[in-house]
Formats: sequence, structure tokens, C-alpha cells
Amino acid sequence: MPELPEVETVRRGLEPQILGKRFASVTVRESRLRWPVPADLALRVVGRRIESVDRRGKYILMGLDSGDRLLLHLGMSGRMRVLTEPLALVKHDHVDLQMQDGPLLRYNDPRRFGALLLWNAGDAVHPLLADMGPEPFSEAFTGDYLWERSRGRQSPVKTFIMDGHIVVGAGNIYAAESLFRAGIRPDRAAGSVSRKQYTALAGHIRDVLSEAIAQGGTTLRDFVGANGQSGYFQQDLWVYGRDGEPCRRCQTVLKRSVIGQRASVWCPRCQR
DNA sequence: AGATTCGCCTGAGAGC
DNA sequence: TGCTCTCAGGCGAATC
Repeated sequence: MPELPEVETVRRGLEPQILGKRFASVTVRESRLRWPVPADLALRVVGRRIESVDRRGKYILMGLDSGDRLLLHLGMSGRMRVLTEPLALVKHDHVDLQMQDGPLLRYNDPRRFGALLLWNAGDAVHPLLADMGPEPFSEAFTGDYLWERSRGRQSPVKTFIMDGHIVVGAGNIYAAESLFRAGIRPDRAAGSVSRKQYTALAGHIRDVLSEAIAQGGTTLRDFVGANGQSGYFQQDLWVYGRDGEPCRRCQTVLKRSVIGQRASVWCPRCQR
């Protein structure tokens, strides 16, 4: 499932291939994504040039010379393939974006949790992005920031850092891994975690994400090419998906519970 | 405002 | 073999 590192990997794969290109044609075979694909998508993008390819949280943003912004979210199961030669359609190939003198972008999304939206409001940011927390690699994201935002909060620290209004990019996998590295139990009340611990945690969130992005580079070709995916981060996981197995640090059996509707695994000895 | 729950989807895997 | 059930998960929206 695409988390921030994968989205960044996709963005980096897309950018060099589509920046400066114009859309030649658009085919929407299934418009029922998380929100309907705009009915006037083709009308608004064909002939337009892509001037920027950015990322905010898990959204990829393409700025067009018309002032429109194309928002792409991969949801849980979305993939954007970059095809330089024709490839037979497969199930769930919902949208094709053909570039002039460039590749075909083919969006496939079995679960249809993803989104493809247009936004044009000058400098105003899309409502979906407006209330987002800081990027984990930005200067605004610090231990002090987490500490301040968490005061008085009773909900679990794992839920807290997974809240996109607090910080973007800490999905279930990376939240679990950062909390392990920081030695913090995921079910601790967010408000009970010390400033010092949040400083460590903020660092670990950044580290985990940047390590994963570095690994994503290996997978870049798979995303960009005709193929789908291959495993990336599983090799370096300390706790995610390892419930019942021994902790890699202390051999204690890892525990599993549901926190904020999400499966969570942690080491009862290493995390307090 | 913060906390909690719901809903959208399909595919994989378990159980019968 | 084939059916049914459960779970997974991002995250906005609704509710408490």
C-alpha cells in the first residue's frame, strides 16, 4: 500500500518523464474513485502543459499552465504506470493520460480508494490539503511541535502521529516502526509522552521515512515500468506484521492489539 | 475541540 | 473445488 515514501517514489519517477509535456488525450473507463473523476477532466487538461510535479502528504500535485492543479492520490491500492509502448489493458485500469511526445500514464486501482481531482482557485490551497499537518522533513516538524500539539490528549500516541492533521506521512507501518525505535508503547496517551521522547520520535519518523524513500528508489523502475510492484520495506521491519515473533532486539514475543481501528504490534519490553 | 466510529472497495487467505 | 467470512487499510465525514 502506498505510504509517503512510495508516493514520493512515484513522484520522482513521474517528474522527469512528464514535466513540460502536454496532455494529448484522456480516457476515463471508471470514474468512481474515492470521489468521482471530474466529468470535464479531458476538456480541461488536453493541450495543457505540466509545469510542476509536487507532493503534499500522499497527494501528487501537477500544476498545469492553465492554472489548474491535478491532484492524484493512490489510496490503498492505486498505481500509476508510465508506459512508453502500448500494453494490453488489465482489470482496474481506470484512467489513461496520454502525453504528447511522451509516455502514457495509466492509473490502476482495484479498491478505488484513490482520487484524481482538479482544482483551480488561484493560490488557494485545495480543502483536502488545507488542514494538513507539516511535512515530516520540514523545519516545522520537531519534537517540540509534537509535544505542544499533544498536551491534554488522551488518545494513543500512535493514533496521534498517524493523524494527518498533526503530521503527514506516518502511516500504519511507519508509525509502528518509529515508535519501536523510540521505545514508546503505541497505546500510551499522547499527552503523557515527554518532550524528550517526542524529540526522539520526530527524529525516528524522519529516519524511517527517508530510509524507506531510499529503498523506494530500487522500486522506482517497477513503478515506472510496465510491471507492478515488488516488496520493499519488509526487510527492515522490526515490529510491523511480526506479532507473535520474537523481538529482534530482546527476543521478547511481540504483542498485537488494535489501536484506533488499526492493527498494531510492539515489543512489551523495549517499548514503555 | 477531541475522540470515536463508519464507510468506501477488492483481493488474499482462512475455514468449512 | 468452491463458497463464505474476515481482514487489510487511507482518510474524509459524521457523530458523540
